[in-house]
Amino acid sequence: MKKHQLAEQRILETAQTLFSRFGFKKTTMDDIARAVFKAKSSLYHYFKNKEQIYQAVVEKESRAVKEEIRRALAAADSPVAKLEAYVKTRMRALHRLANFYQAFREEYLESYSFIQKLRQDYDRYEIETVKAILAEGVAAGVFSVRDLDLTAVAIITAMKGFEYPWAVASDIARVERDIDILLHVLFYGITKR
Amino acid sequence: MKKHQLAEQRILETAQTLFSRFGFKKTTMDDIARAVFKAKSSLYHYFKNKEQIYQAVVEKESRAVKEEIRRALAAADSPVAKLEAYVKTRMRALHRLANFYQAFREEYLESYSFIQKLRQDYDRYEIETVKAILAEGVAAGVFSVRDLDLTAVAIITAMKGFEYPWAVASDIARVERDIDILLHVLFYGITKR
DNA sequence: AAATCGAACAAAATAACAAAATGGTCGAAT
DNA sequence: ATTCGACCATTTTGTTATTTTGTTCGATTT
Repeated sequence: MKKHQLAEQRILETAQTLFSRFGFKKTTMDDIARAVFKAKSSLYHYFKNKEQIYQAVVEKESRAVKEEIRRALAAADSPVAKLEAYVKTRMRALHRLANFYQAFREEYLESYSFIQKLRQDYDRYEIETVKAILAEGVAAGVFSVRDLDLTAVAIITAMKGFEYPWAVASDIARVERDIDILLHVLFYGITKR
Repeated sequence: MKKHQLAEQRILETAQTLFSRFGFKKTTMDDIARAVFKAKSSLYHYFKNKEQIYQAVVEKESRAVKEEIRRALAAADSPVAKLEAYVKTRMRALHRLANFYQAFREEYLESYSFIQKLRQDYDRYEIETVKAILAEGVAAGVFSVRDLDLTAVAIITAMKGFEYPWAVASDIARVERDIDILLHVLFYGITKR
């Protein structure tokens, strides 16, 4: 690996831990610079500005989560298993990134346009992914869905309702059980068959 | 009706519109006083302090919503119809109180303990109500629920995910359709029968 | 008594302003 | 290609004076 990429990587890793601890605003360029034993101005050789460092960190983490989900989906053999894998992998990743996620949410209030865009992109990815799983299930004859788009959005939106309580939850086993219940309702509904 | 109660009522109604427009903090006691053509100090003849006015407003509105829900539930004859009526009535009320709800949420961030308590109380009411409907459905043999408590919490939490987008939505017809999809998934799940 | 008010006051918000911190640029050195 | 220190324009922060706001109280009116 090139020397340049190596330094870049170290900056991103360091920035990631600082951002997750203090959030975007409270992490200063000088903080990052000192943590990687460089001068503040040296950072600008690798990144255009502070926002781009943050963006790179988020995108790196986002790519990692997407890759994690991709592998989980590949390992699942049925649409049911896929949807289950999707929700569980997503929520586990969220829990793993709890600190970063919380910092991300706090800052989100202040409407930085680049953060809005990042979130929007990820939302689109989620909807497309769920829609694809639903479509596959319908094609295979195991799912019966009234409206593909609306149902996908509904599932994501409902999941978002659990996002925060689950991200900060301490009792992981409890969360896993909650997810199981939720998935059961999602798959079979509450009316008796 | 007594003169005292009449004045009290007028204060509450006025405060309600002011709070819903400007939120708790930005509405001053003088604003309220001037709007009811009284001196600021006169308000203290009716209410102990500003927080209690706000609390009274929220509780009044909360009682109204609960009563609305009670009537809707009484008119529904099956557990399925009840759950449907519950969700729809709740969401319509929320939409009607959109301004107040938004103001309530903004201020909620600043941890006033009395607001936390109000929210907690309403949460408890919601869970109990949904639990009762689920229990009735199970007893009647139309619902099949793994865990009553967890499922009730799951339904509420999922509903909360839709709260904000729905409260501020302009296209009401669209919201009603969203709710129908959601209820369909809730009742029947997405797997083919 | 019940209701209203103005005066008064402590606490909180705001304004004003100087000092420090921060993001970013640039040219020189290696 | 990297690193750095000096430097600059903006923000942020700390401080103090000033105003606003919530609340109390005694006097007056109804």
